[in-house]
Amino acid sequence: MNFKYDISIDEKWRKYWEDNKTYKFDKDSKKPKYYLLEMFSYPSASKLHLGHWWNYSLPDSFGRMKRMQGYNVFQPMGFDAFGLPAENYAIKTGIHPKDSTAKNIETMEEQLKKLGATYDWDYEIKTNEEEYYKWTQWIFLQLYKNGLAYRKDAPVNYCPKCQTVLANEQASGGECERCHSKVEHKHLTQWFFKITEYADQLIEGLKNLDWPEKTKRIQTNWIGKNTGSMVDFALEEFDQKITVFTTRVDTLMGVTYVVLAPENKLVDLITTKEQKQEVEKYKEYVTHLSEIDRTSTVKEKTGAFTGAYAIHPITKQKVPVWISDYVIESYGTGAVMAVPAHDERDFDFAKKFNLEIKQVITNKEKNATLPYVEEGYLINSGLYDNLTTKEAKEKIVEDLQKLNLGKKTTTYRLRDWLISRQRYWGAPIPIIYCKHCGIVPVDEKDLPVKLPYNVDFKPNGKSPLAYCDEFLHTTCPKCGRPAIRETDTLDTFVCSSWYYLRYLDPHNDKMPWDKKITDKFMNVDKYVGGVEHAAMHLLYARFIYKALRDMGYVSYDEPFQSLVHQGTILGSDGQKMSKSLGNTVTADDYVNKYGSDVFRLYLAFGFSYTEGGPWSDDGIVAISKFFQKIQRVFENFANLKPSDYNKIDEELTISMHKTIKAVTTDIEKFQFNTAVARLMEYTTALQKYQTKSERNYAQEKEAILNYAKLLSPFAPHYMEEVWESLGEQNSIFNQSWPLYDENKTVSKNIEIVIQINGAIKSRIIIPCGLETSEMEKIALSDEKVKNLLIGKNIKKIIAIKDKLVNIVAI
RNA sequence: GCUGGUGUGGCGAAAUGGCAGACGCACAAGACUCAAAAUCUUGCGAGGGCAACUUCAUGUGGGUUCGACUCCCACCACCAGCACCA
Repeated sequence: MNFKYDISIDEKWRKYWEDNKTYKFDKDSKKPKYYLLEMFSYPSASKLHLGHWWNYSLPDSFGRMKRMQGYNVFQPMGFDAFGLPAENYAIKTGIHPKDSTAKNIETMEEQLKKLGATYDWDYEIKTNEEEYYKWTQWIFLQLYKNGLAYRKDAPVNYCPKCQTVLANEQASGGECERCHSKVEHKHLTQWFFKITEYADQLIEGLKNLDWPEKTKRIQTNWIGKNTGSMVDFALEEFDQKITVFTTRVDTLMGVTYVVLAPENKLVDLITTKEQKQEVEKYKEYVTHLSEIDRTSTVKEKTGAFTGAYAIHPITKQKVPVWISDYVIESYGTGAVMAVPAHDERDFDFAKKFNLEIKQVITNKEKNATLPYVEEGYLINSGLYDNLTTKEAKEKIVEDLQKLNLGKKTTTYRLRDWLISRQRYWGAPIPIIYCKHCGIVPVDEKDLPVKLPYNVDFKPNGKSPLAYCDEFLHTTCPKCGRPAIRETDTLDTFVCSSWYYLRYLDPHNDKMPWDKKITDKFMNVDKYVGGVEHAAMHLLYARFIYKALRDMGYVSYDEPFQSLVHQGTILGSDGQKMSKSLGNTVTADDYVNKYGSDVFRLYLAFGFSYTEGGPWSDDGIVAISKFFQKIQRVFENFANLKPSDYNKIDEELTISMHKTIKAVTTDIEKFQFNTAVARLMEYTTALQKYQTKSERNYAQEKEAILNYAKLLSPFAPHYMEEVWESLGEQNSIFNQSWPLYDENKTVSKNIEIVIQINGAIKSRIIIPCGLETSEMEKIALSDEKVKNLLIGKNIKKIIAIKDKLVNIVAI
């Protein structure tokens, strides 16, 4: 019999679980399913850090409870194994990404097992393996066939250091997400996924999801839906028009010029001879601006006049056409109508270049100062005078529509997802270019397009695959003539946008997944991961899932029903943990010293899971002591001999039911810290009971067995040992989670407070559940209260059941 | 700038509009001990009082309410997301 916790126990039970396949996932189980998923990680060379333990051990505690509650819990683990770091490491050291990744995965698996989590490793996936990326390529082909993947020449974000193109999401703020180099602009022919086609659905779908509001907002903002109008300005001498997007069509009568983005295709066409030089100079200037410089709001306005004029759709007056970098080519139509009186940017621009400012909106007091950007009433607008801005918006669009010069429209901030990467370590894009047939998708039966091993992976702006002859040269699937392969690889976010489906059927070589299985186990019931993926992975995965749904491969609308973000554990200095700051913490030191269960429990107790906070190991010793306390409680019980004494201890009963209730609901809400607090209280209650001269064996046994079960999600190895020592049937994780009786969570009597004018004056003990009228009577008959009420008039009495009585008196 | 979130003891943190600070850490005193460790007990927001007790306290200032950490308004600080998005 052993009730003591030490590290040797960890090993013993991990082996037991493995040998007995305790956590084997049974696809055919009749139990209700529960898909618990934590974002998989990138296989890094260093040992598991604190963050891994934090991310994975606590959701595992949650999963263990679910399992004991009778759910068929599916909690898989795998690796997001393609990506830049392995390739950069290869460039530095010469070690092939495939080899370093394999080695890292091996180390990480070893370490992850130390967590003592309930993963069934038969369902492990590695995104760099052929059996996985074959299907990543397959997904690309399905999107291509359905018109959701296309190629276009586009200005792209290019990181000079990583030598690759980045998605907008990976280049926000004008910096490379990975190395923080300034992002450059280049024009390249790239592959895109048409995520914009799903923009509306991606907003709509959020409504029914149990996600943090913050995350929904990030996605909504990122998609940036905006309703407004398109308005056409005819060009004087050309058979062309400038279409602008505006949300303030009510200010149309105040337009004094039109501005195009410097990259707008019309610019070259309309620029006059006289202005050619100036416009070219300005365009040149813009291409050399970094993203940061260009998007800085404090920057003074710059621009150039094209010499051309456009025709105002209503007044038919000529307005000058300018170009300026404050207009962005990729948003709206890449052209705006300028209303300097009612837009700050236009106002600044007009001031700088001495352009006309015409006020058309004013406020109620008719004393608006320019630029006036609020709502108001129209003036100087002919027919539309005196309308409110709201009325004018409707009326003007109506009129424009009659003239066929405008209409209501919606735009999005979201851009299509650029998925081409000029790198080696990723899934090759399954496309072949043939001189005769053009772009030809690889035949599905020829998948995977294998990533060759022997390449020179030094980056130089082109994919290393472009220099690999055996890869590059192939034959056209259509005409059989020599052709070449696409040499770019897929963004790793493509790999991670569908892994939750593959987990369910990881070794299927006929199809990416069996729909019968995914229909049964999707959606993910609880998805746990960092908030930093809100505008990237979580958006991409939702898009891919919806696209797959529309092609009939999956059945539901959303992949992740409920989402929890773990907070970040910072370094003890309050900074993000990073090697360069030297504030990283390795879990190993603690695990080796105290054992994994002590460490797990400390993580659970020390921080709020959704908030995290600066790391501190104050208190880990206390948890270690808490384990000794637990040990004594079990030992005390083990030494107790069954006897005839069978009196039920009310206090212990209540304590037990209360604890079951609190621990259950707290774990459900991912409030592990308070769950542990309740278990500490329960420990004290058990200790107290065990000091009694006579103890009811049956009652104590029930209390003790439930105690072990409640502790087991947090201390799985230890409680497994205790369970065995108690002579119970293994495994504790095959037992059912304790249930509580609501009636037994409260005692017969309860202390309530009596307040006079809101200040506590007395405390009395009354029977639980007493009617409020009775409570009032008792309160008024209390001696202290009586004395305090002498000479006062009672105006009102408020009584709250089982809580308080408040007497309002003057 | 816009949009959110957060703000509670020396520290980590708790509180369906109903006893603020649960549960811990640290600290202090006591018991046990030759002593220490461990363990146990007690205290622990601030001020005043020998005490019973009392006043003030959840970023600041208002408000709603019998009653506000909690709801409303304004402001301050920090954090996050977006940012010349028409």
